[in-house]
Amino acid sequence: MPRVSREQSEKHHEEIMQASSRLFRERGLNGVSVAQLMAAVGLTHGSFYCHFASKEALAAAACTHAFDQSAARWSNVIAANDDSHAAISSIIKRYLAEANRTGAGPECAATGFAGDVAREPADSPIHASFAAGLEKLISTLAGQFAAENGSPRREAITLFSTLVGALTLARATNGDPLSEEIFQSLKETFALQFDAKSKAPSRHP
Amino acid sequence: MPRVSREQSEKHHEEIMQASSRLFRERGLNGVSVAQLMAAVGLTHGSFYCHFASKEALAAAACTHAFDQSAARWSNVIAANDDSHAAISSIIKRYLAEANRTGAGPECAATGFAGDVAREPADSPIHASFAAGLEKLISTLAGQFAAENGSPRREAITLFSTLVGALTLARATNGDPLSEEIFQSLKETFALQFDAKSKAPSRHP
DNA sequence: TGTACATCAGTGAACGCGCGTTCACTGATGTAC
DNA sequence: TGTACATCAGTGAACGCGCGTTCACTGATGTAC
Repeated sequence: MPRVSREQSEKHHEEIMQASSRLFRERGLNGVSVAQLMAAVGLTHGSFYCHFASKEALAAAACTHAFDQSAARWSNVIAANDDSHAAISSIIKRYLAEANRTGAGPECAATGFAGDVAREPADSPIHASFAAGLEKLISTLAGQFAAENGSPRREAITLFSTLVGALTLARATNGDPLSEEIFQSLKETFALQFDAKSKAPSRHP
Repeated sequence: MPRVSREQSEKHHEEIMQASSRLFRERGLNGVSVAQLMAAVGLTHGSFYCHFASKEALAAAACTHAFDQSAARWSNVIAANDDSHAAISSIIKRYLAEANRTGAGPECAATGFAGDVAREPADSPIHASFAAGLEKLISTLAGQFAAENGSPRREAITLFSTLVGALTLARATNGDPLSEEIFQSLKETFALQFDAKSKAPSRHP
């Protein structure tokens, strides 16, 4: 069926971005072909170029899309919690969920794209997408740290680095006992950190 | 020149492993072809199969090789330091070095292989190589943490996750100011942690 | 030690395959009157 | 509102290319006598 309605076409455009955002994270930029991508939304490969100039252009758009979704999810979590302490705690808990480790859930935009982005040519548009997306996540997270106990950005970057590293290592060792141990260790470390913090601020209410 | 001496052949075998260990980390498993790999050691692609059964088999061997090198480097650092505190501090400093962030130096085996390993089919031999290599690094690091202040393995896993996450994110944003900020933030965080620790143990000598 | 011969590391052409991208074509959609 | 026609989203064959792997061949190395 050639020539669908403009509305239908825009829906296809959205579906391609949604599917690629997920598939690129799951299998990597080189792990999904244009034909597979289009088949995932029920179209043939030829019409891909009606929607995007190149696979590289789609990759950049998909990366932005993935970070936008992550940031929106965090914002929802933050809005649903009464205070910053609970919000951070909730974000950590969700990040270290079992589905995230085994790959059952939607993968973090940062861990899903980081490896490929670092290896793309320097002039690839995905670099800017990734940096802008990561900046958004970090500043969202930094907004939940109090300035009195040091730099909120520094604390946000440290926390997120730890989460990203743990997820990266746990996914690479999925199937080995070490994978579960990594997540378990991080949960304990964060529990100890929060115990210490929930006592300290009570002296400066 | 067909048929070289056994000694020469073994040297080639070693060179292929050395080159692939470095190139796979730099460009990813799919970013280096067998032909490029063999050209890097001055041979043509055909003789690759005199040395390894398949590219997949080489990838597993190269992964093990990369972790062995990392572990050996850590062991040297540990041996060169008087106490565990200084050894950990030195490992962190070396990990957060500028050359590591920009890709000038030899990349960490864990960050270099993690992304690809997570996406390889479940039956690929590289999974076992990666898990065994990571286990070796973690137990080496855990040996430097004192048992009195909690689980050494938990502390080692937490520390290494943080380093891996920071390097992964910094390399993906290389060229953007955020990349340097990530490394700078982590250095500050570790400096604060070590200040706190070097005071605490003095009460329990 | 010298000779005859088997071995096998390395060569380079060739294989089937899947990739990203192009393009002539189709026919329903959208527009102009 | 109805009609004529331009537009363009989607199709599927085709392109050049590089990939991992195979294989007949070469000739120095290693071995047996």
